[in-house]
Amino acid sequence: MGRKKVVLKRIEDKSSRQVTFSKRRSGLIKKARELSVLCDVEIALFVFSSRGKLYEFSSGNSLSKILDRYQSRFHVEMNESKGLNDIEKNLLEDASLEDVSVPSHAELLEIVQSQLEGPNIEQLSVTDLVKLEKQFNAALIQTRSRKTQLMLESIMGLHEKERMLREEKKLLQRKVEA
Amino acid sequence: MGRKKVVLKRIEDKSSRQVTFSKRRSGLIKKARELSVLCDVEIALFVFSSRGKLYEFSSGNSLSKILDRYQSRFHVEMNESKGLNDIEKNLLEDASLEDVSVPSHAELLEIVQSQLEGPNIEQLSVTDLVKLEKQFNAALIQTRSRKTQLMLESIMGLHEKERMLREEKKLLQRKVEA
DNA sequence: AACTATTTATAAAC
DNA sequence: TGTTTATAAATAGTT
Repeated sequence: MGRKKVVLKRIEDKSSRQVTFSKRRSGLIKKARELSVLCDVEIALFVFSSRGKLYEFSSGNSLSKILDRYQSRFHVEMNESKGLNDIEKNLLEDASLEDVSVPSHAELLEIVQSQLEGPNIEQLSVTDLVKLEKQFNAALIQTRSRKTQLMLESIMGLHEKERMLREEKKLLQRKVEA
Repeated sequence: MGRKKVVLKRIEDKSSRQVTFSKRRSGLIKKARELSVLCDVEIALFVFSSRGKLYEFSSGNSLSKILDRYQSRFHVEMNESKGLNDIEKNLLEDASLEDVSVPSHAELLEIVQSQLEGPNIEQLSVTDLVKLEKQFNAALIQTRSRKTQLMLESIMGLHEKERMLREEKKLLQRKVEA
């Protein structure tokens, strides 16, 4: 969809490669968003520029929307923090995401509720949002763990049912033979 | 780009939603592939259907090789636990991984070191490592999705087994009564 | 960053 | 599911 048919090969000219990257990257992300909305599916898309910068899209529920907004906010602030080179910015960003204490389910519920019903996300400080993100991460870990546990229990229960049924079957077969 | 302009909203009709999903999904993956080739960038794309099936694209080269080995590492260790089928081993493995889900920078370095064999690890920049970590996170998403899928298959299989056993039981009971 | 000629993707129909 | 067709959308090259 352009003046000429495109040949599927690395664009050698650095400048036009950069232009194409910019155009097609936004096109791709737009398409990803459309697909996730139209078909109500989860999508995660990561695009790493040759210099390592990450452009990402991920579909999400309300919680991850909050996280998205937090992240864009965070990035803005990062870009504004002058006097740091890229490496230092990366370190700072990574450091702030480590070490999570796991809140209880009740606490999580409370946090989520208060955030969703309370004042606008715009009014939360970055510190609040860092805290919130950690809690959401912890919630995710907890949720996944719980899901795994429930599924394991289900599987074990089904195995037990199967064992019992086999026993009953054996008994009935003996009766038939007799 | 069709007979009518598209409205960005969840398609309510299940059938046409499915058709659109199929078409747009392949379109999106095609676009992702084109972007990665034309502009020589790394892309990871995950699309989860509403029933949990994963469709993915990832531009692959050396980094994804590292990822593959990183993933297979765990499988080797798991093979030691006897008396469980593969699915159950996977489940146990994932369950035990929940606590350690995101590898630390130190762990990443270790992995990179063991995989590259050479002394050029020193040449990896922080940016490279951040990139690696993003990819490992993407791998985790994939792994979890696969885990869920396997669990669902296991559960469905067990339900089917149960159904069959109940039928056999019914037949045998009739024989006994006769 | 805009523009526009073309190609490409895809919505609807089959 | 796959193929066809009319049209919308994306974008290559241009300014």
